[in-house]
Amino acid sequence: MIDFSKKEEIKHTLEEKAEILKAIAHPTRLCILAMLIRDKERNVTEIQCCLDIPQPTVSQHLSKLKAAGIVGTERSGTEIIYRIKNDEAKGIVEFMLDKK
Amino acid sequence: MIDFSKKEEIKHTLEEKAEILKAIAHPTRLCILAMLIRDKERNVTEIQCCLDIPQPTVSQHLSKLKAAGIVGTERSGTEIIYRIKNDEAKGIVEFMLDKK
DNA sequence: ACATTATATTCACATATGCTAATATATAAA
DNA sequence: TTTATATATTAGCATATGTGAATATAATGT
Repeated sequence: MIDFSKKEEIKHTLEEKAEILKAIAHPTRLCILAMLIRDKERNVTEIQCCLDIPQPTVSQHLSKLKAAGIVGTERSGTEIIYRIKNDEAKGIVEFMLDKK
Repeated sequence: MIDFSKKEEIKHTLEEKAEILKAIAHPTRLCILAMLIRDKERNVTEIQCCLDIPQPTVSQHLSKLKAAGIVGTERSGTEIIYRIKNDEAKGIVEFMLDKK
């Protein structure tokens, strides 16, 4: 668990963990991550279909996930393919959504 | 995992899960929850000692956790004792902090 | 070169969040 | 009843977040 004796060291860790959680903590982004867990990879259009929200909004959520290091991208022609690249984040989403 | 065929039903679930994650996603609140996992219960003063932040700020973080149903309280004299009451939230924090 | 398709970026705006300082409430003790 | 201790609430402010609309970029095919 956590060693409360070294305050400053731990502070940084907590900030990092909180950043990851913040990036995940949105219904749209949770949904995106659930899709990427199920299908391994998806391009933006495929992601957008499932979501019923405008493309720029999807794109902004995706870049938030990318900025947090949770997903990675690869270009394939005109498409950009997204994949989960952070196992810790993946674990949280699996943990959250597996139950019920 | 998730059944993408029933959109509206799932939407509500995702919103609930996101609410829990949002409540957890702050370094101070992560720290509070880590303490409550280690010690089972703590009053506000005990929590504040470990945090080096003003009492009202602690109190606000605690009420955010309480509003999200993550912790519960019990009065004992002048003190208010906090405990984790949501196992899902507890699981996430354990998952996040156990590693490394 | 031009049109098309896929994706990203910018802007404007409303709402939410986090913090500090000040104040309020509740219980207990003198 | 006053005082002290523990905790909560409010107000003000700065910053962050989420969204939609419009626009921009990048790659492909004609």
